[in-house]
Amino acid sequence: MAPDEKRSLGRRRDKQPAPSPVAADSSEDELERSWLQQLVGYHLRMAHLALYRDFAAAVADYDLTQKQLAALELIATNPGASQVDIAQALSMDRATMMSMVKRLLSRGLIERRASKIDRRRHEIRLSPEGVSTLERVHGIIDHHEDSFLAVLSGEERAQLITLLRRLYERRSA
Amino acid sequence: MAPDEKRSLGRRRDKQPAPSPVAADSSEDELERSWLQQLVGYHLRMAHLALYRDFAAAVADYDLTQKQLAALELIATNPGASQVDIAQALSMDRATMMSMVKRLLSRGLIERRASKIDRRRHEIRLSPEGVSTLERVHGIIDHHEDSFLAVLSGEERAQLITLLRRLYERRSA
DNA sequence: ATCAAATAGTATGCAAGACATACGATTTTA
DNA sequence: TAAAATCGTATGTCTTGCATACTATTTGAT
Repeated sequence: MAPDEKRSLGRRRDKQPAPSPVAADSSEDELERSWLQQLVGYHLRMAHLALYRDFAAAVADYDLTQKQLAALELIATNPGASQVDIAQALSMDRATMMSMVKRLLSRGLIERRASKIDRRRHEIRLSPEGVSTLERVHGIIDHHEDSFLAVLSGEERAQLITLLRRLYERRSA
Repeated sequence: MAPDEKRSLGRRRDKQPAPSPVAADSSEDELERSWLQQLVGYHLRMAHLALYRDFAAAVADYDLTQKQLAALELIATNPGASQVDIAQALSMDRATMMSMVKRLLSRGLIERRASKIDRRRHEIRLSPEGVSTLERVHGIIDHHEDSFLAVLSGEERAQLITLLRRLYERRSA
């Protein structure tokens, strides 16, 4: 077999936050992480990472990142929006948006043309290929979400979304 | 300011009769994002990004990332653990861990020495400077978490953590 | 006991995202 | 009309994530 086999996202057993200093042994694969456990940021990062890996595997054939998908989706539902419109909606800065736009353009997923009313702006929209790609990806993502979220009930899922939204929306009003 | 003619906001899509409770608050410069709104992945990413920015600002003086802090914390509570031990606990691969270890070493936050029982391993532990740094950072992070999570009650916070953990723990073999 | 497989650390290289800074073209507004 | 704000753009840096591959060491199966 290949010496370097990765993709082993599943070797974690359930564990109680039992305080047991593991010391310099570490033959067990469970480490003590007491303080971290109470940080929402820690769990948020771990959960996002896990979900993102699942996401990436699901859309591997299309080579899309979460961010790119979000951008494409926003562009699809808001044809003619400018780069900053999309960037703001996704909380990313112009520079980061720029590199993504270039990438998406070079892959032929989006098109761009100068706005007639404001010549500073470039209106972005999906290319025909972008449209069909997005269409196919929708089904894949829906399935990925369903399977990844299977451990939660519909109600819990909705609750999770509500809690997450409260964390990043607001801070404005 | 920006009288900018909002490009068509609520353009209807063919699919999805839209019973979605989504556009409840979309007012002025809001872009339509119907489909995205139902994806946990989307909200997870947005929430994590928002929290991470707050985190980064909070520890700006110490120049630490979430991941680095988690690693340091794990090293602190599990002195003598090897690189892979830490890597596995944080779901990162050896190569990524390697670059982080090098960074942390060059900053003098951790120390390393060969294991006597298994000469392939290098035991990692905090340096005195790492200890004092971590000590000071703890307070800062606690405060950052408290203020960022202020929009949630204690119970909601606990619930959020529970839900997140269920998303990434399990998946055991 | 021996040889093959697994493990730990290491080195490279690449893609992406995030952020900072700066500049030109084009509005907006004061 | 001049100053300020916007938008797109270009650079460059840092961190993470991941693939590959190589060495040294330990383990395990025969």
